[in-house]
Amino acid sequence: MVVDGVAAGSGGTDEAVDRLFHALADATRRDILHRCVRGELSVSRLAAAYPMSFAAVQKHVTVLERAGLVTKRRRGREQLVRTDPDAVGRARRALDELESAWRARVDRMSGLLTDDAAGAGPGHGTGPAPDDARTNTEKGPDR
Amino acid sequence: MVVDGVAAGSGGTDEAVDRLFHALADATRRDILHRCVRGELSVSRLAAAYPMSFAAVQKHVTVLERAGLVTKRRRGREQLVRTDPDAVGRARRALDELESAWRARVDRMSGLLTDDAAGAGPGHGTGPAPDDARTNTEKGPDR
DNA sequence: TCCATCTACAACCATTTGGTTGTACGTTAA
DNA sequence: TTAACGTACAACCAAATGGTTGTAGATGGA
Repeated sequence: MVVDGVAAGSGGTDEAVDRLFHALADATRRDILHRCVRGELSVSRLAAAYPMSFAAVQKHVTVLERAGLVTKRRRGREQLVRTDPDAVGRARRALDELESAWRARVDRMSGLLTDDAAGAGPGHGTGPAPDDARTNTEKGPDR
Repeated sequence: MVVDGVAAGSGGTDEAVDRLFHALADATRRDILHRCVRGELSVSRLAAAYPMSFAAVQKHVTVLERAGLVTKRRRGREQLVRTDPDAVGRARRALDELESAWRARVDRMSGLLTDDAAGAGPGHGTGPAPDDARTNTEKGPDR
């Protein structure tokens, strides 16, 4: 489970989410996504637009593809790249989950402790944290 | 930090967006975000929950902090970590931008070039792409 | 056929990452 | 005061990244 099961649920596997955000964490790749949202482009045409080698762009496209953000389709000797709109939604969902968790917390404590929430809890209680270390058992060493 | 301004439309500077997504691209860090959304936690308490050293967790928190996803606040000898809900929204906005670009394209091309448009002409031209390399002149080499 | 394109992929490199240990310093509790 | 706790940070490492060049396989056009 992974506590984040939830998380997992939304965007996919933990690893899938890793790949998704990792792919988005590079300006060149984000730019490729933008260009290929407007229409399909061959890899070489894309490559011509950046100050780097064809091979480098090819690798970026591979990263995007493994993350499920783009799909490739062959047309003759070219490979046309297109952004998959659904994937963008998938990434959003992973974030929405975080946001909703936050909202839930706000709900629950709408009046309780003010700023020092922490103070209260842990105190020794320590309740909160105790942790669930379990949870991570598996997620930790992911990379 | 970050957010200084302006910059690229969505979530801030290109680099800020890089840091944002990079920070989200690791299951351990996402888990930290989840835990700190529920309430503040000290770094050592967080560390106790993962199968790695305190220093490693400390580094993860630093990455999250530089991305603007969490804030730290001192309480005595502890450093309490808390997820910043606004940051999540910022990340969402970056994605929304992509999605809206996609939507716009669908609008505009309700029937125009499909796949072969390009084929036809000189190949290239065609609508989609000529690369207008509009500007990207330099977004590429960011890292 | 011959040649120019577009891709795919391997090999190599410099820099970053994610982790570890070890040390130093401020704070809290005995 | 002294000891324990929580944090900060430096030094070091293996592996992953982002790039480069070079070679080779398909495909399309002259």
